[in-house]
Amino acid sequence: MAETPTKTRRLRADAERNRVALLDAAKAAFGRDGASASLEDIARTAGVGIGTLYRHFPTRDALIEEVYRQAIGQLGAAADRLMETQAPVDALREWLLLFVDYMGTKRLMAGALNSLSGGADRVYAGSGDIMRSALERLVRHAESNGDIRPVAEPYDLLRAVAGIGYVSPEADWAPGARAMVDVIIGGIRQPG
Amino acid sequence: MAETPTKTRRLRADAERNRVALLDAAKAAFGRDGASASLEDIARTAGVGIGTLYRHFPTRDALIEEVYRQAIGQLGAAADRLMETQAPVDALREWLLLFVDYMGTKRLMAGALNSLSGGADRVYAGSGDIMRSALERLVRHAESNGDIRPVAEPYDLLRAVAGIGYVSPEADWAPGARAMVDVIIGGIRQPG
DNA sequence: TTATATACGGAGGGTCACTCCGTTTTGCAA
DNA sequence: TTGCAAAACGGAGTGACCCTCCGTATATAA
Repeated sequence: MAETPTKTRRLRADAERNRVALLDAAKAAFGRDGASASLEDIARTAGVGIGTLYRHFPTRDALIEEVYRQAIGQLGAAADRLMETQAPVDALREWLLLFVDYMGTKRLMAGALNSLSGGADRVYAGSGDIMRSALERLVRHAESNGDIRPVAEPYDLLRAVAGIGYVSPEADWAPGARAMVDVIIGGIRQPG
Repeated sequence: MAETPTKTRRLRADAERNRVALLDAAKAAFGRDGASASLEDIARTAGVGIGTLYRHFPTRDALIEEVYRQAIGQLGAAADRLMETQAPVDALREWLLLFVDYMGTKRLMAGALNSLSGGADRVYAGSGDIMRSALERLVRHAESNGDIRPVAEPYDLLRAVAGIGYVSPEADWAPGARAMVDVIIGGIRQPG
């Protein structure tokens, strides 16, 4: 029996740097140009050769998938960070604004995600849970602090914000969604 | 005041032929390869030069849009044709099967449609009405003929079929959707 | 310091999008 | 029928892009 290396060997330092640079560049490029952004451009922006991009992410889908996964992860992590550094209600507000940005990413990448071989659900799976639980924590924290009135179903807040993005045909939906965040916060904030 | 030619000048015979050939080829190509099908390949299949394709459809989006619009129109027209040539309940069944095909088209083109400049809603607008009314006619026709039990909300039939397509992650969803058509027909058929 | 596994970069070959313009076809008027 | 201008055609050409391959460079462990 061969040993199964459960822990993937650590990347060499330069490889790790390049990987991060590629993901940063890819996130920006996909956000700007949608899922068909030029990979050569992404490599150029990241300051690496095209060969390096392909070694890290053998297919366009692999790169898209990882960008998406990272966005979800960051959204989850941001919830904890915000709760430590901000007043509870501000943390909730900031996080909802981050969620608007995330929607922009997802919206632009939706086409590509849906055509991933093996189906998009593999990628989407779990993302809902991460967001649900992040939001739950933020809301409960603000509730127990007396900053906001009790919220029966926190996920509805997300739906209200997301609705703007999904319903609006126009490209310039984000300002409306951001405004909605403040409407919501105003609506649940505890007076006094 | 210049005269506004409300009626667009009729296409020359050869232009009309080529236009039809291009749309046929495009429908097949998008169905096979998704929205990123090669335009040069479409032109080749249609037996025309690439220049001709671009004259008729200046952008990829314009071509996609027209293919989609035509699919909707054909679905509406098919309802009338089927009602004249088939027993009412068979007409309904056939039409639902056509709808499954249509879903395949839309599914593959969704990515492209969503990134159309100006928003996809401009294209989607009205398509719902066409399908709703086609289905309504088919159902009422079969009802008044005593072939099926009364159906409170015909659109639910479409939802049931469409659900299979939208929920399934796997590529091979169509057989399931087709099977669902017969389940539904069996469910509403009037015994005797 | 040295050896070597690991990673890098970009030239190269092929596809594709889109433009431009000389050639061909069509349909109308004489 | 014939002549002719408008309409339409087609494909070579340019540039961007995708992806592979392999010689070169570098990080790390001994």
